[in-house]
Amino acid sequence: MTSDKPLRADAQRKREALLATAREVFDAGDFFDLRFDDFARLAGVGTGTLYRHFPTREALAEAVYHGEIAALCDRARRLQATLPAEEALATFLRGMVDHIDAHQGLARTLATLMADRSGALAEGSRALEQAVTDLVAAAVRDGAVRDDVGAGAVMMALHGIGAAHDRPNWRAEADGIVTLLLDGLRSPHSAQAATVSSPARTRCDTRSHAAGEGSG
Amino acid sequence: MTSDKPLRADAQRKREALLATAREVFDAGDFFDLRFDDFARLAGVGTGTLYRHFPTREALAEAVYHGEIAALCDRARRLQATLPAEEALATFLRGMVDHIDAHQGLARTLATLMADRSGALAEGSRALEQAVTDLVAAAVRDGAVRDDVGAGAVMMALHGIGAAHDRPNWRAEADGIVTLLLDGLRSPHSAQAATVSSPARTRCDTRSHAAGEGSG
Amino acid sequence: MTSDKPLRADAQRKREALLATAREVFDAGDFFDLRFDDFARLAGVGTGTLYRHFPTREALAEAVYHGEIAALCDRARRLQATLPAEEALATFLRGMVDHIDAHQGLARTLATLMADRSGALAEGSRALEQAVTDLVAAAVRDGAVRDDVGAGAVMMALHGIGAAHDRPNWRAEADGIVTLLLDGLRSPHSAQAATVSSPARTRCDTRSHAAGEGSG
Amino acid sequence: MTSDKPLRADAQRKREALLATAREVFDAGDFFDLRFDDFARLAGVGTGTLYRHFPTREALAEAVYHGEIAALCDRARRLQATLPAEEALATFLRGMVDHIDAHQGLARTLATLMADRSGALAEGSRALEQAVTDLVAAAVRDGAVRDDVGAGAVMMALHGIGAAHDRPNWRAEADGIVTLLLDGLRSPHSAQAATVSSPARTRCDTRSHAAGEGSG
DNA sequence: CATGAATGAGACTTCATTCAT
DNA sequence: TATGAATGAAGTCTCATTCAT
Repeated sequence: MTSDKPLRADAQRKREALLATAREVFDAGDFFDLRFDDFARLAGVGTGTLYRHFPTREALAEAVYHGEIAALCDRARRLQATLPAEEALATFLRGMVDHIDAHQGLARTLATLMADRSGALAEGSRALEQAVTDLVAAAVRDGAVRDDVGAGAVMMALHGIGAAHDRPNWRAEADGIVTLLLDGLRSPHSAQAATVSSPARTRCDTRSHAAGEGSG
Repeated sequence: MTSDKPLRADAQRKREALLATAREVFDAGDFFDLRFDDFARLAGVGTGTLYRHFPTREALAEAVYHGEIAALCDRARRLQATLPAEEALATFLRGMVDHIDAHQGLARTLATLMADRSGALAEGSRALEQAVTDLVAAAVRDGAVRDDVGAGAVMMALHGIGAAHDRPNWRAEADGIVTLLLDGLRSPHSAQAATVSSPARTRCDTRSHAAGEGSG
Repeated sequence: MTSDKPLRADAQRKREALLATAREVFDAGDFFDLRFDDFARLAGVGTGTLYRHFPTREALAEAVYHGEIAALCDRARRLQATLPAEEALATFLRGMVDHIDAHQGLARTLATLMADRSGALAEGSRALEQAVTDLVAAAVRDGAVRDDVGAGAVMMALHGIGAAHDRPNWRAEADGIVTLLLDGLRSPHSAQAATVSSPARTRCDTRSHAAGEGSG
Repeated sequence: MTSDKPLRADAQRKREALLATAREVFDAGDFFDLRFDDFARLAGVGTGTLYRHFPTREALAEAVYHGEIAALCDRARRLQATLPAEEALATFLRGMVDHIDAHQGLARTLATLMADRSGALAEGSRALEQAVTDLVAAAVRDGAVRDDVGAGAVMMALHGIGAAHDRPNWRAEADGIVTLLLDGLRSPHSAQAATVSSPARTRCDTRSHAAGEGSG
């Protein structure tokens, strides 16, 4: 995505070594505890090489994250092809929680990356977002899911699940938020939602939310 | 922490100067772009003094954040006293979005702090969490809201709202997630949620979620 | 000379540690074989400290060299106070050769430093040059030495002695050049010298001084 | 070294291009300010080619220097053939000063190369040294010059002239040292020189120089 | 207790040299 | 053999943190 110039064979090898090392560290959740130079040492390459391939720690993280994302997207596609839309969406979200739960290090790393203002992850996340958008859209087409709340809200919830990874009761809460999300999506357009859009009472000085939020 | 030993007058003055400076920067969203030293310089105190009062950047953030939290908790209490439980919860959550929206810097800073593994915010967040827990509990008592999903899920969603602060469509998505949350909470225990707890079909090889998640 | 701001006690200590380390390495002749960072490690200080005190390898060398120079200048003064001028000069120069001979590492290091275009040594050498100038001037006053060739020529010869430190026959040649220098200085103004000293007018735009050296 | 295996035509062309570039840079005195890579770029060849032809910067310097040396040696031979020995020597040395004066860059480069411990120049200098040795020997045979100080001392002085190239008064001092050298050489064996070999009186706390100085 | 110069770990860059193409 | 992208050792700087004053 970022670049497609064919790498020289040895350069490719070094790059792989770095990625492999990073992946391990990433999974162990030590990604941000390690000196950046050490990725080079651990991979058996020079610092210059590390910096050429991955100019920042975040760039390296993104590259690792890339593979994860691809796998998740794949799974989304498979689910969509084999299950009814609503079930596909539910299964996907439940699976996400499982995945994060199984890779604690990942969660921790993602949390940090999400907070990162450079938006190193934005790029990589786009694909994931597309997958979620597709799942939701299909469910909407099926009439199984309301159409006034976009997939963005779901993404935001996923952010929260990742960001809150160190809460003591994480798993239960993550399951809980997914349940709320799914049940919320299955609700018809709520009167309350409409209520809110009459801002006079509460506050909501400007924006009428729930209005044109179908966009991306 | 939150020590209340009386400070010498000048020490108090310096501390205030630091806090005032930090608050400004915080609100501008530059809290993490500044060298920590610079808070001292901007406040017109020495580096040592900065460190005496706030041993880490996070400690400074917490101190700033403290006031915000207190105000929000206050508001929660007021709403709970004056509105039906369900409406109080809804209004509170909508208000949170408004608040974050009005203080972009805050959102960004919170996102970073939440990701911080040192848990500098945990302390400060406890109060907020308690307020949310109270709001939810009241609504449950009213029978307006289901009892199988705790307030933790709501907190997680709030994390997501903060963490995703730089999404282009943030406001709409934040409103969306709150809508889903509220509608989800209003749903009866969903059959689907139950469905999920028979993990065999989907994947979820291990943990049975949705089982004992009533805890907090 | 360079700066006279009073250093904080600990800074002074670190600086001394660095200098002591450098002196050892210098004398061993390894001064240019060592990574610059290693001076810090050997002295037990951080790299930052090394760089603050001695921004370049040459600056460090100069500082070391400084002490040497001071000792040599002292000696020059003592000789001048106790011996007839001519003998003082001769003794001083012979002593220089002894000194360099006794500190092979020094010679090697000096050679490199002299070649260094940053002129790191120029500053430090000034004192030495002054000492030589004084010695020569005294001898001239005594009438023991000609007055048409300055101390600069002697300095240049010293450069040569240092620069050529790795010639296999160094010691004999160094003694030889000193002998020539001294005997040359004792000569009356040579006719040839006079000839040369009047090229002022033309300034050798081409090469044809002296004879008819057809070459190009 | 100085290999004479016939190069392929294009290789020869590249080599010439490199030499031409180097010569220019050399004369401008920038020889050591340039990244070694840049010689390749400036000459329009690849880095690998540069390295094939000249494995080190010094090797390149030597190649450039080679021509200079040859010319100087030629000149020495011509002078020796056409002038009385003493005059030939004097003229040669004066000419050296002129030459260096006319090629400031050369002097600077030589200074660096002389200091270089790898002795890249040793090879090239051998011829020059031989020429000087011949000139001195002839003058000794003529009885015009003493026989107790070798040509090595003269070489050392030339080193000094090159090494001290950046002294503000360089030209006058260089002329001065040559004058001293020549007048010194014309002196009979000096009593003082003999005096030196009885070190006891002067200082020389340790090493008795002049004692075993015939050695190598 | 306040100060800010000094510290040093670690981030990042440069450039001589190698080697896959 | 020529090439230049890739390499990595060594250099340099930044900045959070300490500590002598």
